[in-house]
Amino acid sequence: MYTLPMSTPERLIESTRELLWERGYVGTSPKAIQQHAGAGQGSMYHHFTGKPDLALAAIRRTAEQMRATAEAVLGGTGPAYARIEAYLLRERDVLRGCPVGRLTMDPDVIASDELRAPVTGTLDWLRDRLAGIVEEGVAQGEFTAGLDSREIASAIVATVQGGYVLARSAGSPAAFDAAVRGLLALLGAARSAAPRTTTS
Amino acid sequence: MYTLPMSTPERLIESTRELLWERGYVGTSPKAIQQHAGAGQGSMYHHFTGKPDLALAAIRRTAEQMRATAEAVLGGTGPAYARIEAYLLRERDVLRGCPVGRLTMDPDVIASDELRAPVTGTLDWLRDRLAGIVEEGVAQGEFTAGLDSREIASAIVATVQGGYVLARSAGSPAAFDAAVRGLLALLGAARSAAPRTTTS
DNA sequence: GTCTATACCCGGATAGAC
DNA sequence: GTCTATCCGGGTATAGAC
Repeated sequence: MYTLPMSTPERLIESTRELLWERGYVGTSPKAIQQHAGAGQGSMYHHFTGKPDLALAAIRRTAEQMRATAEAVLGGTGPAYARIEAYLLRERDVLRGCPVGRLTMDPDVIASDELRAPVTGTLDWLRDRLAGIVEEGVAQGEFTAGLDSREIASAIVATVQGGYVLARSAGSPAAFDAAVRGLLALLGAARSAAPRTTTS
Repeated sequence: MYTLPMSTPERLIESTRELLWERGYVGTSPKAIQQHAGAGQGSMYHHFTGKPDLALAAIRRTAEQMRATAEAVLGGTGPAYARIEAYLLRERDVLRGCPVGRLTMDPDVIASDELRAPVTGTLDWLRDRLAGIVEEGVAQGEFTAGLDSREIASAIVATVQGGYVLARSAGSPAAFDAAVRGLLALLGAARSAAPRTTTS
């Protein structure tokens, strides 16, 4: 597979995304970014005003990509449980953690409204997207009535984010999988005994 | 409330715990620790060999304390669901995140076997402790048979860890609470219709 | 035990040449 | 657009005086 050569700003952004994912904001230096991107000092400061500027571009792109990836799985047409299951079981680079979620532990990111915004926006969007699906499931009689869809969605997102923590702690993706399977089992218990069949 | 004056090593460890919690390992410098502890450069290097040594002492103590705090709630005598609920609803400094879990996102901590060990140990212990309680609940007929207690326990721990992520993202403890309530609702759905009454 | 001095490289950025 | 020079403070530690 041939990859298009990238422009310097492009390489800088991609390098920043990589490093932010691996080392976080405080752990990522301009120098490291330049070396990873094969760009010089002056080059970087020509295209970006500084580290926060570059980080903002990187974070925005990562956030956008995460939405697209999630939507690709959540936008299906099956029953609610199946779509949630597909989301939870989708392939992930588990040991690297969530490139968006990990930023919440970065004090400098949390302290900056600009840097935090894409993080908050993405996680909020994901929760709301899942809540809509749960809501559908309840409306279709697939899940027991009375479930608070927003709270269930929060639990789903939290399980994923926490699954990364467990996996990195254990040094194994299996820890993530265990948490996901546990959640799916509980979600299964919340399915109605007699789901209304889908219309059409 | 009068607090005992602390020895210098003691103050250094406590300061390191504070800073590690707030800024992580990469974001915490020896100089910052010294200033926070009111100790000089030489003083710190007299009592500890360097930053990793001090961090190890701090992390071990934090891990130990987290276990004690959890055990205080989990060691109760009520039904399984109630003990898990008590654990999930216990007071937390939600916006600060988990002082143990946050370390898993620190590349230097994960890269060091010594620093990672207390983190892994604590999270493993917690999951196993919860698994035992879930197991009990299943044995007592409180939860539906067939649940994998270890996976349920993993989901519980993950929800808590992920709840911190959501709360820090949203800038509000309410996001943590929502995830926890969602999980409790699902856990409630996994309770047997007719629990066997406790013996005695 | 604690202090000050010193060292050396890195972080983050600006200035100006090419 | 990119390069090199330069700046200043911080990170992490060692040496040796008190």
